[in-house]
Formats: sequence, structure tokens, C-alpha cells
Amino acid sequence: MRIGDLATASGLTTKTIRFYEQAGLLPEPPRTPAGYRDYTGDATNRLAFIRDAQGAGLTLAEIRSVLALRDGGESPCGHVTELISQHLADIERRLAELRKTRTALRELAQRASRTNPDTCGENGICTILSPH
Amino acid sequence: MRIGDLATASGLTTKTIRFYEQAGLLPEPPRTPAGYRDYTGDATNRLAFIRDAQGAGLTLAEIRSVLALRDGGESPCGHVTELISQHLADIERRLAELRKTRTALRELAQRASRTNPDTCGENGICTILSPH
DNA sequence: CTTGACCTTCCAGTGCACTGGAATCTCTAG
DNA sequence: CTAGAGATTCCAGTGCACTGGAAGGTCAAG
Repeated sequence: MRIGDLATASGLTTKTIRFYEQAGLLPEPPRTPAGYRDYTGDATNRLAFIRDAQGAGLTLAEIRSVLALRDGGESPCGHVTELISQHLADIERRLAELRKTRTALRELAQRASRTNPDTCGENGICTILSPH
Repeated sequence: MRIGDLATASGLTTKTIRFYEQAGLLPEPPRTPAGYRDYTGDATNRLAFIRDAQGAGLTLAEIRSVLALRDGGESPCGHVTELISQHLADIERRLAELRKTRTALRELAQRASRTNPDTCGENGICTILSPH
């Protein structure tokens, strides 16, 4: 299986696959006599795993750490469980942040609807965004 | 007012202030005979505005566009109103995304708690993240 | 023999908002 | 006179996950 086939099978680009290899996520495959990368079906599974892990919000660095454990013969379960709970906490933080920003923006939208463009610059740049 | 004073007054660093100038957010101030930037109180207001606008989630590019309108003598109200509604929509999208990811992660956490590390690698890399 | 698809490497850029560091200049206090 | 704080410019790097492009090698079909 050459890199283009793997790209098609995985829905990635050849660029991305080479990048993953260089980033230590995908082992270097054997080469054909011509120097072409020659993949087995395992690579498809590995890329599918990377996709799933990314879908869960893991970074490539985290995914690499999980793969390294597995490749080293260790079970990554504990590590993965920890990563998941870290990401959950992170998402809660970001949700709270976003909700706060949303509230602020709604307030600004309210203010915008009450603002007269002809007088809004009299003492500042924009009374909607930055009232005194 | 020299750049250090402005930095103290605005809570930014001198680096950031020079960066804002270079990015077209802050007009080039006059210089002292020694070549030092010499700011008036206006700069403080402008930086406060930038801070407020950033707090509302606007990017520096958007803030620049608002400032450009005001500097050009036009009222930026309409533009600002539009930016606010765009950002609200964007935040709704991201909230929905995050909630989806959170649901997925909770599912994964559930699965993690039911996973036996000794058998989890039997047909893949990690049955928590990527079950078959 | 040529065309075209596909492969190779390597280097560099993207977006965003800064941040770090080097080399040099200016001013004030002791 | 010197030390130190603070200013100047310019270049380059950060993190993240790619993406683009140049210059060239390989292979099957026509």
C-alpha cells in the first residue's frame, strides 16, 4: 500500500501522513526498491485511532504518548483515563469562559441596539464596546 | 508620557505596545529629541478600548477595523453591531461543539472505568478511545 | 519516447497575539 | 565617571496541526 492509497483509505492527505511520521505518531514503514513508503493495513488502524483520539480532543503530543505506551508493550489505559479527565476539566473551564463571554456579548448587543451612531463617539472610540 | 509609563498605566508590556503600533492599532506617537515615544493620555484610552474589545472576543484585526472607521471620522456603530452578532454566532457554534465533545468524553470516561487494562490492547491500540 | 500521475526530500509559511533577546543609545543619581 | 534603569531597532521564536512549493525520481499507459 503506497502513501496515496493510505491517504485515500484514511481520508487524510499524503502531506499529513508524512507529517505524522515525522512527528513520531506513525512508525517509519518499509520502502519499495524505488524508495516509496510501503504500508500495511496496520497503518490504517493507527490513523483511525489517531482520528478517534483527536475527536476526543487529545493533542498530537498526548496521542503520541498513548501510542508510545502501547508500542512499549504497556497498557495505556491508566494514562488515557487521566487524559480524558484532564480534558473534561479543560472543557468545563472553556465552557464557563464561553458562557461568560456570551453573556457579555449579549449585553453589548443590547447596548448596540440602544446606541445612536451620531453621538456615540463624543467621548471615546465606541460607547458600545467601551462605555465610560 | 514614555512607553514604560503607558505600559504601567495600561497594564501591558512595552513589547505589546510597540507591537500594537506596528500592527496599526496605535498611531505612531511623536518622539522626544532622544527618540523616545512620547504619549498623551489618549493612548491610555485607546489601549483601554482595545482591552474592552478584546474582552468581547474581537480579534486585533477586527479592532483595527473599528479604530480605522473612528479615525476616519465615521461612526463604527453599524460595523461593531455586526461584529458582535458574528461573534455571538461563533460562540454559539463553539459552545455546541464543546458540549458535543464533552458528551463524547463522558462516554469515554464511562468506558474507561469499565475497561480491563490487561485485555484492552488485544485488538487495537486502545479500546477506550477507539473500540472496534 | 513522452506524458502524466504519483512519489521523494527539504525548507518555509500559515494564524494569532504576542514574547525573547541582542546590540545599542539616553538619561539620572551618586 | 560610572552604574543602572529604561529606551531604541531588528530579528526570530512560541504553540498547534498542518500546508505549500520547489526540484527532482519512478512507473505504467499510449
